Amino acid sequence: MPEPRDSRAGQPPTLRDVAEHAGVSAMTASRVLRDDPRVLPATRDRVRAAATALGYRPNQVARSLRLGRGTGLVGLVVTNLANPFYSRLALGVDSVVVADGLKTVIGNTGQDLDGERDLVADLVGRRVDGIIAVPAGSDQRHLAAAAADGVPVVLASRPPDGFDADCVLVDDFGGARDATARLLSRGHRRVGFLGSPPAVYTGTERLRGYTAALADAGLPADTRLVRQGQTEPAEAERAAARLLALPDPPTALFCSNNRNTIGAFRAIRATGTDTALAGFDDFELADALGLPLTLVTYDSDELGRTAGRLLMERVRERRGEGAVPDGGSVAAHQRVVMPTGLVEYGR
Amino acid sequence: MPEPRDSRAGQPPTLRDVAEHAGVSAMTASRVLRDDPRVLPATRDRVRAAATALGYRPNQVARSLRLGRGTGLVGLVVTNLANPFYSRLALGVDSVVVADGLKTVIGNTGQDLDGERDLVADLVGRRVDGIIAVPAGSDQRHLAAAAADGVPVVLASRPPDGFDADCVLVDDFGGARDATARLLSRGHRRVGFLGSPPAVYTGTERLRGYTAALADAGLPADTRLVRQGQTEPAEAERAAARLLALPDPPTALFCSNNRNTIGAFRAIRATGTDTALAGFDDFELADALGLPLTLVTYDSDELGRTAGRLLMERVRERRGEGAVPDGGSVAAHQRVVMPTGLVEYGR
DNA sequence: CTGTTAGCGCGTTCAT
DNA sequence: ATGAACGCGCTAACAG
Repeated sequence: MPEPRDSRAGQPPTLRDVAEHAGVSAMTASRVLRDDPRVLPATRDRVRAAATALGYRPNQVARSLRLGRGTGLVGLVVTNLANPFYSRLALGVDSVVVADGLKTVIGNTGQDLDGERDLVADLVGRRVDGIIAVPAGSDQRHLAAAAADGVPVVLASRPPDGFDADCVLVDDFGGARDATARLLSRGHRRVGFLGSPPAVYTGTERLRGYTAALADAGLPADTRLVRQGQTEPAEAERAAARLLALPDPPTALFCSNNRNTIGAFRAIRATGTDTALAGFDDFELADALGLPLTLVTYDSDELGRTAGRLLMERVRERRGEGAVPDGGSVAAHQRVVMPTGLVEYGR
Repeated sequence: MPEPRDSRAGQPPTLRDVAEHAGVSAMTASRVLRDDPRVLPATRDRVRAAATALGYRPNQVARSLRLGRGTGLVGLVVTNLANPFYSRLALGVDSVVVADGLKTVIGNTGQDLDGERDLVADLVGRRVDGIIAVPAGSDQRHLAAAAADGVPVVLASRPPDGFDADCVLVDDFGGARDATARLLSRGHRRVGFLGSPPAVYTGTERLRGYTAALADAGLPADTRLVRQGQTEPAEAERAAARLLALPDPPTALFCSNNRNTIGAFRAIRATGTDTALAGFDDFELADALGLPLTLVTYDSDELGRTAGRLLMERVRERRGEGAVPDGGSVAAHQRVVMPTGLVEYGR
């Protein structure tokens, strides 16, 4: 396999190298490589031959700069790619985005709020075509700033706060209420709650759903049974264990996400009680745990795909914009809500 | 929140806008924004003020083009981000790469070989600083081409084939042999094998380990007990079910990856046999399946981090290269092998 | 310390 | 059908 290089060694060939090699001007080479029809077939073939001979790859950086558009990149801002929820989201986003010839840049913040701010600024500086974010905290000013800079922003599983943007949400409230109601319909009267820190939108929304179900059943909310703040299964397991060790322990638990459900499962199995368990998010092997389990499900791939589609709409919109006088948004921002369902495992 | 814009509406401000606003030349503004000390403190402050006033963000695209270096992006080529193995790899890579100020572009190929080729070409065209890949098939010519173009390439969990590159491997052979030997030490004499398609390096390497363990025990390899080609748990479950339905079924199964282990687990549970199970890759909830399970483990985060580190070494190396006469590699390519361990669950 | 010139690789505009 | 000139936004090299 000969390594073809005409020009300076080590440097990738440029359009000019191709042009010289083919005995034409850079302009003609450019036309050929972008399939401009106004080129003589003969020269076209010569240029193509030169390009393959040199192993020419158009420099997309230069192209982006010249075209003035974005870089064909979409920034995806999440807290933890190792959480299956986020990796599926990423996959869904990427599948849509790739279909339009773009690529996804991942930004994993690991819950670091400052890091998230820097990350978004960096993505804007990189001239991404758009940003899809699941903000970690409640402060969204960095996203508002990006949007103000003209970068399309789509939020996933959290609504925009303090600015306007498209978003895809899950029916957090309804799903949590339904799951809790299911527990109550089985006779449980003391139902505990385990969830993420209060700053997380989905967590509080799901707590609201849980509380609403209790209220519907005429039950008071017992704050001693509510534990917020667990992000990882190990923390959730400890929190659940403490609930189960209460003098008057709950007979059922509702968890606001898969991390907490898994932790609660471990605690229940460890203590050997027959506490009923329900949670938000389906997860692999949930059916194989040997415990009855009620889960709130939704199409998490579709969540990502929808986010991707919403973003691509805006991206296309921006590309088409010739000279909008005031720069106002062309179409109203959308808010898509994904429905949830309940599934019963292990019974 | 006033939206500051001095120049043409809608267009983000450029360095020149900042310079004009501060009453200096573009060059001086550039110096200030890159913390070049050779600027009068007074003007420095003026320029900084102008930059914040206009909401200026340096255009990294233009910067990359000018500097001639890469774009500060690392391409990550994998087949399926939804597989926890790959999402952890991605996380490990990203954590290292981010520490050097770069970002990760994900390329999810979904087993599509042509797609992988196009993807790599696209990444090269985008002028990524390097590529980390887990190639889907056995043909690596597209990666060889990228490497020949001067883009550092690191392979993860597969060795380079047909060209030279750094790589991080798992001790596939040893891990598989140890796990199979463990099954044999418990008296099993008919051990089945479930694994990925033969084109996948890790699959065949782990098959070799399995076969070696059998040979060490003086057992022949019974090809009827070997099923390759399953990529997803559902396929693996069917393949396992067929093995268990054999007139003389295996009393134990060894699976070459987590997808196959999960499928086999389901088949065993469904048929109700007490077939012993071992597999490569640890996975969440493996301890909670209520079945004895032997797994080959390794530090999958460290795998990603190592890949990232190997790549960053090359990237730094390339940046430092002034004018190497022949463009030969500066340091020999490395091959790091991650050790494996065995873990027993559910007994 | 600051400004001018030049050009990274490409594509648009206007000639030819 | 082809080419020359110019500029996208930024910065290295050289003035002054």
